[in-house]
Amino acid sequence: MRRTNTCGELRSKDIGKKVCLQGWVRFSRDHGGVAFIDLADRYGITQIVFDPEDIPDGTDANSLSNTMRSFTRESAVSVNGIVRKRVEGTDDARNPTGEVEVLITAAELLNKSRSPPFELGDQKEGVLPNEDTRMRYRYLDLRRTEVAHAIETRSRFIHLVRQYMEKNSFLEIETPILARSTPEGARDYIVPSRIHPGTFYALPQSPQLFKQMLMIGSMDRYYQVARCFRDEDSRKDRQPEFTQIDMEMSFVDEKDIQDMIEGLVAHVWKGLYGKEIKTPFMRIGYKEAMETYGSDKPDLRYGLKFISLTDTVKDAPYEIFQRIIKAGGIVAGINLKADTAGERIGRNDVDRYIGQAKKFGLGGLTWMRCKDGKLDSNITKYFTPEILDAIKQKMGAEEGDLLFLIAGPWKSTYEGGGALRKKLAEDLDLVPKDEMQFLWLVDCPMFEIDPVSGKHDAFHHPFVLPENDLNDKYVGGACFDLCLNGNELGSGSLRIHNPELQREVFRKIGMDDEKIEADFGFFIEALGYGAPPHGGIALGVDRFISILLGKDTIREVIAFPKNKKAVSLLDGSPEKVDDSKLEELQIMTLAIDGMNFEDLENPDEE
RNA sequence: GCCCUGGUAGUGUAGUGGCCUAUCAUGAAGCCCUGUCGAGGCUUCGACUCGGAUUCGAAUUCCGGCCAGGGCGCCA
Repeated sequence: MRRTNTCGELRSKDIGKKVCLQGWVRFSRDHGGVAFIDLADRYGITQIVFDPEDIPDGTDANSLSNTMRSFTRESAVSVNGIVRKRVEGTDDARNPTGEVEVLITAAELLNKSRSPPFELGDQKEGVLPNEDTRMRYRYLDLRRTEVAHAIETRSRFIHLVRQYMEKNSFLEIETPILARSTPEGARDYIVPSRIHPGTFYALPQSPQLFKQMLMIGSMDRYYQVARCFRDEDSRKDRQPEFTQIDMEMSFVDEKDIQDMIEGLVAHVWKGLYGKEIKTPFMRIGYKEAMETYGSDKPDLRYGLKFISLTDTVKDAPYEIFQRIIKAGGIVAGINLKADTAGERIGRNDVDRYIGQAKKFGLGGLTWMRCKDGKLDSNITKYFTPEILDAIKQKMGAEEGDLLFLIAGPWKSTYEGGGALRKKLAEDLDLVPKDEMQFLWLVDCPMFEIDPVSGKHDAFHHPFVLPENDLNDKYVGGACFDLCLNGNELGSGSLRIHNPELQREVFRKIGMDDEKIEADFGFFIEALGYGAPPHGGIALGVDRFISILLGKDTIREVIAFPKNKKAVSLLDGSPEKVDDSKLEELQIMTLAIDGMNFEDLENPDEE
């Protein structure tokens, strides 16, 4: 018996056909005479019927019904039969195959299933098992329509990307998984070398150096569906291993790269949804994004913008603001309009948000409510009527509006404000679910400078092309992030192609020449052989798909994800290996059962 | 490393000190049933994450561990 159709395929036009379906028994309903099986595969569900009043010639009804009785839930079975129209009035409009059913003539149990640990049918809300149970039995979870659909969408997405990249003359090139460990950045996953005991490869955090060397090697348009590895604690949008659409182009400027990505997103959109997407995407500068939305990946689907009040309140006799502004800090406000927000937040809620604000790293939270045409609050007595009026003007405050004011050092205050803005929008249900707001975050600084130590860190990474002299007070970087609905989807930049400039940037972030030579000497050397001007970007596939599908976590779009502690509940990795394997690698572990590494370091402590 | 939330039959849940030999649903096993579609009816089976403490008495309170999730740090 060979499968002739999938379980999602048969329609009225197939009535009368002899078919063979193979799939899994999702539900079965035996009425004591007539009996049904919902046969499922990843394409859909088809109803199989055994009808005592319609036994086709040559069918052994007895043995058939015995076989059907052995079909436990989720068993793999094969069914032969004839497609027929369902009895009048028993169509199932919810199911695309719901007008027909297969009148069974023969059946075979291909592989019996144990009783599944949870139910795989399309469930009503709230009956899904905990995620750890789903992950322990991920192969069963994958049979569920919702999960299967996510995995299918991901496949189509990747296919569309390849289609577009090929059309645009990109070469798909694989870069090494076993590579050199580089300093800075995330922690590496390391792999011991047997041939060279005591040495290690690192799994790539990204193919950054390799793709740049591909440009030097004349592969002027490269892309890869690249698996990347980072040994850092996970989050709902961060896994130890994840996938990026990694690309790099030579002889381009920033706009060339952005155009290419916009074209890619448009192509994918058309392919997935059959719709056009509006390009170019909006551009917003880093400074403006921070000062308006309190985020370097702002969610533009809702308002709640910050407005600077630093100048407005600089002369107010309110000591807290005075002190902050004198120290170079900022004051900014957010207007919660009466109709959508202000009137829904009571005095107790305000206190709750003041508590929240502290969790977000804000020193505090000042509030004012517009009442009888005036701003009113517990602190208005510290402000002159003129200044209160100026605040009201600047914030566009109208009757019933609630103002939240934040104050403090520029970065931490806007960041905290951004977290507060997000919380407010979620609490007040101001986030449209089906909207997709892409944007380019541009005009980023080259370095992040610690305000206390003055230490420079690369804002993106040290391969970004600086836009002006490294000794200038402010150095911009030719980098840009693609954001979607408050998430960073990808980060791109023009790269340094001048070896001396590359060296200088490394020095600027605190590396000495010896370290630079040891870690990046080979790369700087490569830049010295006519490296072309180049740049590129990497897009996070897992994040992209999970946002498109409205999933809360990227685990929903990864076939076999790891849990929060980087453990695969399915195969139990990571796990110890045999001592013989360690011996071969000349590795001893300090992690011994029942012994704490800390105790070894401090044997005298109790 | 830190903070927060949760952990009750296979699965989802109710239960905030005695009324718990723990609720309901689903499941599994068995029986009945000729048009269901998460079929239905009847019967049966099956659980308080672990350790310690408080108490006459703990699923329930407290402490610690383990497990899962969310967040901070971290993620150039």
